[in-house]
Amino acid sequence: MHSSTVPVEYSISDLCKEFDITTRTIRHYEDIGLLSPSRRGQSRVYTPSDRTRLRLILRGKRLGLSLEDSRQIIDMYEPGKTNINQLNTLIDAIRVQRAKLNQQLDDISKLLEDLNNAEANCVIALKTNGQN
Amino acid sequence: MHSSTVPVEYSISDLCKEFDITTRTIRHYEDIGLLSPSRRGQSRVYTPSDRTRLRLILRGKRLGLSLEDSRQIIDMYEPGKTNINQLNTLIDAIRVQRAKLNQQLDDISKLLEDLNNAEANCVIALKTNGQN
DNA sequence: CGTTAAGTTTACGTTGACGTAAACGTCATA
DNA sequence: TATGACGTTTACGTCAACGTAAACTTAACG
Repeated sequence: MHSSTVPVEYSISDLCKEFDITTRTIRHYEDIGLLSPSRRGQSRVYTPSDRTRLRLILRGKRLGLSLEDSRQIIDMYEPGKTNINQLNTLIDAIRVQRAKLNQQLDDISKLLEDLNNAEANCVIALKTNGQN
Repeated sequence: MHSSTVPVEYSISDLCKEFDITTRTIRHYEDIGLLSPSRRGQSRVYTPSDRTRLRLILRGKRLGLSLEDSRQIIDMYEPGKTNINQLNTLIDAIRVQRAKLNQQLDDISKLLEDLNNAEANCVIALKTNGQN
C-alpha cells in the first residue's frame, strides 16, 4: 500500500514543473483555446483532464505537429456532439494522420539505421586513430 | 534491360519538382549553408550528393527536426576531418539524437493506438446513429 | 506590516522557415 | 526580334510559437 495520492487539481506552476515548460507556454495554449482551466478568484485551476490535454499537446510537439494539428487530433477523441457528416470527415482525418505517422515511422527507422552506421564509423575511427 | 539512366546533375527546378518544394526553399537552404551547389555561369548545378543532402533535410523536417538539427545529423555522416575529441562529442550527439528518436517511436505508437480507438468510436457512432 | 513568492494582464519583441514581390539576365523558339 | 520559360539577387513580409518586460494583485510568512 502506497500512500501517494493522485491530485485532483493543479496550479499553473505544478504543470510547469512537471512538464518543464514556462507559464507563458501554458497561457499561450489557453489564448488559442487549447486549454480552458477554471478559475479560483483570478488564478487558474487545472483538472487532471486539463493535464491530460497538455500531455497530448506536448506529445504532438515532440512529433513535430503544429498546435493546430494537435487540436484536431485531440478533438478526435471526443466526437460527442459531431453529426454523421462530421464523423465521416473525421474518419478521413484520422486516416490522413495515420498515414503521416506511418511515414514518420519509416523515416525514423531509416534515420536510426544511419545513426548506427555513423556511430560505428566513429568507433572505428577512434580505434584506428589512437587512444583517448 | 531498362534504358532509364541515373542523372549526374540536377537543376534547381528538377529538385523542386521531385521533392515538391519551391526554389525559395532550396535557396534558403543554401543561404544557411545546408547546400552548396556548384555553378555553371550563374545557375546552380546540383550533384547526386547534393540531392541526397536535400533528401535528408526533408526527412528531418517530416520528423519535426529544425534545420539546425538536420545540419548536425548530416554532419555526423562525414566525420572525415574530425579529430578524436570531436569524435567523442559526436558519439554523444548521436546517442542524444537516438534517444529523441526512440521517444518519438514511443509517442507514435501511442498516438496510433489513440487514433485506432478514435476511429473505432466513429464507426460505432455511425452504426448506432443511422445510415449514411 | 513589510516583503517575498506566485499569480495575473497587456503588449511589444524574437526566431525559424520560408513567402512574395521587384527587377533583372539568358536562352530557345515562334 | 519578341515572348516565354527558366534562372538570378535583394529585400521586405508573414506566421507560428512563444520570450520578455512592465505593472499590478493576492496570500503567506517572519
